[in-house]
Amino acid sequence: MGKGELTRQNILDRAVGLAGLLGLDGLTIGRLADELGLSRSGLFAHFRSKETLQIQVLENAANQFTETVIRPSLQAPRGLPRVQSLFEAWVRWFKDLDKSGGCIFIAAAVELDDRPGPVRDRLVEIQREWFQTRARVVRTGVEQGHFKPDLDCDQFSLEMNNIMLGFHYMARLLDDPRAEERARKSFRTLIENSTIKPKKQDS
Amino acid sequence: MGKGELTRQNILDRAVGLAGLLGLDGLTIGRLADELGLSRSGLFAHFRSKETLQIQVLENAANQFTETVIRPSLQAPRGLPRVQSLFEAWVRWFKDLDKSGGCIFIAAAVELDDRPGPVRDRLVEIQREWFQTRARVVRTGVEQGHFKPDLDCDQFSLEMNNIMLGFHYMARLLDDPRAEERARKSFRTLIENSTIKPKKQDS
DNA sequence: TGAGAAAAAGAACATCTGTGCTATTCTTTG
DNA sequence: CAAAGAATAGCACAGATGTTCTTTTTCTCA
Repeated sequence: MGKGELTRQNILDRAVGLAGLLGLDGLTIGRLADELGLSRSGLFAHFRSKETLQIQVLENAANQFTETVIRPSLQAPRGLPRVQSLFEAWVRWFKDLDKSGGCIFIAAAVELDDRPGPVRDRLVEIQREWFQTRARVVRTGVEQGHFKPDLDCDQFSLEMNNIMLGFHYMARLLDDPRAEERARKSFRTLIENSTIKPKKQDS
Repeated sequence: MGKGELTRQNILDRAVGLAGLLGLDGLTIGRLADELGLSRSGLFAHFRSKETLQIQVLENAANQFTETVIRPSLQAPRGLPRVQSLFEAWVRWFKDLDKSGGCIFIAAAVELDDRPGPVRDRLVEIQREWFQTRARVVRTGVEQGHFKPDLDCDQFSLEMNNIMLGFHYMARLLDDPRAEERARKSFRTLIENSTIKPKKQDS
């Protein structure tokens, strides 16, 4: 592997952080070059347009996400534990990102909402996959008998997403120190509503 | 009221839409002037910096929100109906905005996450107020006996926010036609978990 | 070590940004 | 209707943007 590929990876790593902070549009070539001690044109040569840079940044972020959130969680026992593990890893992802600017996917989601093109397309694809991965893990939990047999797994997947969106919003914009605690409470309720009810136990 | 105030209002109205589409930063003075048939300098003279323009845009959006979402809902009977009315009006707000770019508050929330300054400060204030308004309405519902007496009203307010964030995300980025239906389902569950349980009824 | 290729830098481009200053047009009011 | 003041346009600025082309430096491999 030549040196080009190496610095390209370097660039992308830094770019993911910057895009979380400033968005995929706010991520500017000059700024990125400065932070890496490169010239604008030198950096630019690696990607031949800003658009392909943006796409590769997304790609890189997706890989990081798979590696640090999804893959490790899939080693937990299937069913409820795996769902919980996914949640925990996801929370950790946000907390790590919190120091260096927000989550690039959330930033991009809002930014590309209404801007058609290949960058948006790629983002949508990534998000759809992640959505389905969650739903699949939950479905396995149903088959394992951990969750109610008639559970709407897509809805569950979506509720997880809602919780994380709210967590991000509350922790980063409102600076609420209870954000994590509240996200956990939401998740606990979600689990309680979805698992098989134990025999009723009066207090 | 002079003519200046009038066109200023005109500018702000258009600017709110554009900011929802492009963000508060993407909202550029040249673009805004073009769309209104003004000159950049002519428009600029109304606000004396981009920053005060952004703040006034936020202010204007907050007024619109209060007028079309909050105020009408407060006329519903207090308690559960008022909470539901708030939810309905909020959904409608999103659906109306969907045609002309997304919700400016969500766009700004993600954008200003990490950019300190008066614009961010104002946004946070607006969002905190709205958060508390919801919580207050729910608290009244508790006093009315509609909700469980030990309900965590702040948490309820936050759950509503989560649902709306997810709705926006799902409808706009993923283009999922079931977004609204799913948001309603989430809300129904939230209500069921929070209201006084009816005597248990086996199916 | 030296030839050829790869990577990076430099300079220039057209365009856009926010903003200031000056001139012109329009409104209001006496 | 005319004078005063407010609202808008025109022009210029310094800086940043993505991108292209040319030159220089650095790496790779025989």
